[in-house]
Amino acid sequence: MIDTKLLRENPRSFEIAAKNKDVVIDTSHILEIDQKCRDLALEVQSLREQRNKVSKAASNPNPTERAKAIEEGSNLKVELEQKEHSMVSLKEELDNLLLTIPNPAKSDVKVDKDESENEVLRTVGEPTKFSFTPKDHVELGEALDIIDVKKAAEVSGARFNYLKNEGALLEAALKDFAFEVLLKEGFIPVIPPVLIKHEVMDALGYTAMGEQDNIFDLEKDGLYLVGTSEQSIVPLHMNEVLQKEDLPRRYVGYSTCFRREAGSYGKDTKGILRVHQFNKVEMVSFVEEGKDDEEHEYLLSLEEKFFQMLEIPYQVLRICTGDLGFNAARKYDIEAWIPSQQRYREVTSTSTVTDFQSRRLNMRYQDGEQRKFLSVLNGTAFSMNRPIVAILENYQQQDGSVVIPEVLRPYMGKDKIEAK
RNA sequence: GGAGGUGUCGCCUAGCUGGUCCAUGGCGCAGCACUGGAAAUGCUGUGAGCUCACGCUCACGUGGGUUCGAAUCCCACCACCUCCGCCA
Repeated sequence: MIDTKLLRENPRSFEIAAKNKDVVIDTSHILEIDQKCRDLALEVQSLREQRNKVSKAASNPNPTERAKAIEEGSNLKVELEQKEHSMVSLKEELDNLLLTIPNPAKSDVKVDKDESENEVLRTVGEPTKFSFTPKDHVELGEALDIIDVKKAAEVSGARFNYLKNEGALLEAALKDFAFEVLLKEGFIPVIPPVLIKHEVMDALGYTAMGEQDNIFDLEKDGLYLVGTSEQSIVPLHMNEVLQKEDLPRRYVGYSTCFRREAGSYGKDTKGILRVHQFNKVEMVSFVEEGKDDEEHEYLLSLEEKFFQMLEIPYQVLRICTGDLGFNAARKYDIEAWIPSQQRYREVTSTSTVTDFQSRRLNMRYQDGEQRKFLSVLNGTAFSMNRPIVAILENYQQQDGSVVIPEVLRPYMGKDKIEAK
């Protein structure tokens, strides 16, 4: 949620920022409701003041005075209840309107319509060259008996997969590798819940802008399945006040994520690139106001480090406003080279949401006498399947075997995956 | 699932026979004083909103209710603790 003070000061800037994200908002209507709400609050306040005075007078031992005060109080009570009711419903209306306003993008983010306009900031490494025709990960995975999509379809339906043998080990190795690196950086390891309350998801802002279609909803229990790990890691500090000395506070989480993938019927139907369920190693940072830009570069540098250590060619994108999403003020993606598709595909994503989520989740920190909202950032270390796809395809050999990246060998206990 | 208990301003805590609570005290934090500087000590401040200010309102897990008046009584819900049952 945005700061209403800022909205009052400069409504136009929020309208433009929303338009850049392809969202239409009517700030004059919102501010009108806001004004009505404030006026009504003042009325209620003065009625309460009278009520308090009268009820104090009612403790007067004199029976006549007492009866008079009680009489007066009864009348006030009726009026007050009425005004309070309309105030509550108006406040609710205002809150719902405020929740439709997206987090404005930062000034360095390109204003443009959709993902085709994202900026490539840099390309690292050269697309892998082969002296033979490279296979895709599905063919490799089946031949090596490490990926089984067909059986998963029988058991669970489309867009599920089994990882078996070295496939399963590869995921575990990536997780262990990321944890080892990030623990050295001072991150706090956490295994979060994967079901969260509706109200928490709403407060996080992931149900705005039609994104709820992508979320598995356990209606019976009032719970959502998380679509990404930070949805349950960020609220780790909801309704808390941290101390400034505790910042930055960084977490590395590992959890399963679930996505309905509604509306992506035609996309990536083959293989394990886009599935309903996957595991993810995620980084989440809580930092001081104004330090989020610096932290954003740090998280991106860690993501790049992982792919450099794996020696997989990649490019870094800065996402333009039209592709940014409701919460993010800036987002960088890393795309790894996928030989079978002859193009780069998204493997990580890091965003700063500034204080947009802190405001609703009530996450603050004490800075001397002041209490400020935390800035929150998230970034993918490894969102499983995708780095596995990248490894299999980039490290494949002519005979159909796959060499394991050097940094992962200690975790795998072998240096090559071969057909049995 | 059954029985009982608890939930107070960053942390701990008093209050819980309804009106002197416009919520106590300690710790922590901030400012000031003392000091050559620091420690220690003392004083002041330290939940949120409105206000230039005086001040006013709201806040005692959440939401309702009773009442002229609720932290205090009633109901529902949530969370935590203890015990029983069931189960990885």
